[in-house]
Amino acid sequence: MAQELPKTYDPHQVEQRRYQWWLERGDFEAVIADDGRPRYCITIPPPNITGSLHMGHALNNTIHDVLLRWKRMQGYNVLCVPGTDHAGIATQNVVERELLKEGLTRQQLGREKFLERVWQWREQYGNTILMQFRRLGCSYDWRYTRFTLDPEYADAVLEVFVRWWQDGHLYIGERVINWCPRCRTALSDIELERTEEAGKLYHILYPFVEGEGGVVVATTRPETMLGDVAVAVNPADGRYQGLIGRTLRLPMVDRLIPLIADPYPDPTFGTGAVKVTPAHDPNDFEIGQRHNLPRPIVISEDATINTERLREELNAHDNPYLQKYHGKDRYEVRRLIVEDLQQAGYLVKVEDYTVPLSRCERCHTVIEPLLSEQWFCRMEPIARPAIEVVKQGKVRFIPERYTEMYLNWMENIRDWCISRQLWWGHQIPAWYCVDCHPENFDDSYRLKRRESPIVQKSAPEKCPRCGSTRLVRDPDVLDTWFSSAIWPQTVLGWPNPTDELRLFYPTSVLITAQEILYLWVARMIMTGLYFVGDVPFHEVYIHATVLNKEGRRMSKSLGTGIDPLEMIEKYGTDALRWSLLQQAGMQQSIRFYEERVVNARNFANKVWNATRFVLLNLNDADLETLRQRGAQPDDVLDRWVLSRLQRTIDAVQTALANYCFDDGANALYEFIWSEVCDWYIEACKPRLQNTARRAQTQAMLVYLFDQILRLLHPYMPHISEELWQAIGATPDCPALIRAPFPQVNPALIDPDAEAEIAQVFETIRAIRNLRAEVNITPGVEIPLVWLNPADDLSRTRLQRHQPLMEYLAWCREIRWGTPTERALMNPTDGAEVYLPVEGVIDIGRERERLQRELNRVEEELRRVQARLRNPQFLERAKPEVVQETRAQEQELMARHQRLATRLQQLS
RNA sequence: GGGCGAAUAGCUCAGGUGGGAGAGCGCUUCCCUUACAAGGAAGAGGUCGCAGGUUCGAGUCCUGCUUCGCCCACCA
Repeated sequence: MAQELPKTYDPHQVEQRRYQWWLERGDFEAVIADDGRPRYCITIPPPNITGSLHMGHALNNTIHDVLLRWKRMQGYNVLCVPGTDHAGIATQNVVERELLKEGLTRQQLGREKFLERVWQWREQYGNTILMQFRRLGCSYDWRYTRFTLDPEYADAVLEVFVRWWQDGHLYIGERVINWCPRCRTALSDIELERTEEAGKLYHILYPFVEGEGGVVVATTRPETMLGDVAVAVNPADGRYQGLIGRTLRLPMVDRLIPLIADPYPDPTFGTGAVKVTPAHDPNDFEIGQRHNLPRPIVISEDATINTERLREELNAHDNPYLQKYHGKDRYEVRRLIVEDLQQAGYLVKVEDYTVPLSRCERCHTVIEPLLSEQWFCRMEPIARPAIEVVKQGKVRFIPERYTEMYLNWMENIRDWCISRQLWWGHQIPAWYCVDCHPENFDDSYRLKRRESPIVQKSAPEKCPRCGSTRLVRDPDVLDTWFSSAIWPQTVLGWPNPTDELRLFYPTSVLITAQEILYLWVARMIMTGLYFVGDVPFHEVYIHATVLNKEGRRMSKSLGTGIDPLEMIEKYGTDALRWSLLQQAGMQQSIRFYEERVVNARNFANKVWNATRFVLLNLNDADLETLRQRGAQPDDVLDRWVLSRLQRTIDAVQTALANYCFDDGANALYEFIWSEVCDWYIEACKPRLQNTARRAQTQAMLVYLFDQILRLLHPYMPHISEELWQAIGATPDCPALIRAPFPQVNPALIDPDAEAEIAQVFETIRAIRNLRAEVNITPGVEIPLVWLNPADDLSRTRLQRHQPLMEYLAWCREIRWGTPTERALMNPTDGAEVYLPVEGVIDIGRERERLQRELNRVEEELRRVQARLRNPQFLERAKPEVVQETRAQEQELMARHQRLATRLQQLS
């Protein structure tokens, strides 16, 4: 085996092969039974079927997999359910764009044919992203792959709708909602993208019908004035005292509208007078309700101006302005109206203004607030228990700061508009009787107004009231988030009492990005409590948003993103995972760039080669014998490395338990690279040449690398499994993925060994430093070094490691004491190091070097002594700190003494 | 307008419960020493965003401010 390992790690063939191997062995599969093991379950956030892997997914799914592998190695029965979301608007948009290339619209195709096309599309591309998750190494139980439009899933969605309807949580309402004129559908408040853009504030004079003057209103959307029905002022606003109740003439439209008093207008803003457009502004809608005002709709679903009904209502069919505006786009009319107002003398002024705008999250079209009839979900009663469980800690947010955000949103929750005027999705299970209410249908039986719906899971045969069979189904579908809100319980089988549900609900943790905290997380908690009677998960870990190096959002359209698959191609999956995990902790955002992956790839290669070194040194040994022999520390260095290993195990365990993946990665990196590779392996080389110590050293190394690879497995599953097959696998335990995770053995923690070895390493570094000073290349042996220990403890400790120090400092002989010949000197905490120099040494240069060092020491000494002279320090600081400072002073003084003496000798 | 994050070496970031600052990349010098040049050895580099305060002592705690980012909010 050892000979077969190539010099550099080639991730590609290893990763594909290992993943396939696990799959075939069934290593990702849970046991659906109570087999005595604790259970661990995650239902992943289902990506949109339109999605393809970006860095956010890569981070999210890597984190999932780390936890799954860790728990599995800890002996849990692990179930992870993957799946995809049908993603109503997103998918419909994608397929509509495809149709457009063929010159078709969905309306031309018709609902049924269009849906066929979408299903085709999903058959072809819908699992792309799940295949990409496999390339990330995700150990999900693919037998359970779910889709939010699966028949069973659809049934669960209808169940929710019907029960909520029966329980009175759903209602039909006419409200001003967010309308996307491009997608032609309503959107909920949290599906919007809010921006601020440069615009204008138009001040318009509305004259009194009788007498002079009028009222000036300000607006950013002058085209909406066509739908104005009043002007409102605050009753407390002194400027309008006595004017309230007078009638104004709406310019262009010629409607007579009242000046009313309402608490809404803010007297400190603009003129304090607000034009009221109930059909096209949510605030104005409320004012309209309070004052019982009409609500003419003047903007159509395609964002063109429609004055037809307005002219009818006002009996003003020949109004030239209204004729001119009719059928034109909203922005075109805005321009025209401003022009006309100016000509007619009503435009008082125009100022630059930053306008807050809402855009459609999916297509970025500017939202038009529009009065329309929609289905709503009454949230307050459903939210109440979901607030309680978080307050009681039954659901815990990590990082904790998100708890406050969640509670804040939930306590101010507003009703949820759940109907969408789309075709792709769960069609609302509500039917309307044509014969009970013929007035609610147009000539082709299209629903105009929703009244007395018959709500049930399947189509009713006849109207329960009149027995008619002429029933029309509600054409709308449900918000995508309505179906994802029940994801955890539904993928486990709800509403059926399945074993999966019984065994694995509530799930263990939900891992997600912050942007869907309200959209998704909050709603899952609500439905879980409502329908299953328990929280859907105990913990919510919200990971960082991945940004690019400049701190900007990674975006395909802006070209500011890094493609995870490209990183996998170039550096391997394990390198990509590592580079992400190295930054995954409690932060809100992380900056990601390619150099990180390069570094991670180098680390993987380091692990590869270190293990390769061990394997190359086992050719005379029987692995099984070594394994049985285990770690038997032979000297302080062995005790040191075992002690450091325990600290690393502890750090990794703690890190994983607390979602601080970065801490775990750093602990592993430091231990493997800086301690094991740079020191321990180097120190083992002479021991391996020593026949008396070879076998023991081999056993130590085998044990050490077995442990290291186990620790590494959640982070870098493929390379660790591949290497472990050569060094750790046994017939009883043939796969690392199911091998036990290391646990701390407190008996192996050895602070004395750690202190001793630290001193040894410091001394070696001091020698190497002197060598570099006189340009003696590493590896070239120098004949002699003198060491003068500062005290007895240091002497004992250092002398014990003389051969090791000689080897690692490339030095033929270390002598104890001070040299008689010319030498360079380097003081450390425990000893002075002298490097004798033959022939001419540059006395001047050495004096300079020592003087620099002396100055440094003096400066530090001054600081320490100043502190010790301060009586308040001595009095108030903790005694151990004072003691420590005194020891420091002693040490510095000794060092100072040595340097000064040395300088004197050299003069 | 409110809430929350962030500000530390040229770049990207670590720095429990306060005791004189660390890593990776980059940079300088040297080395292809049979695990690894995707490597090794030795270095240089920082008034820890600004201003106050608490304390014997402050990246670390408190207050205010500045800049950047995120979230929430109906100011026309």
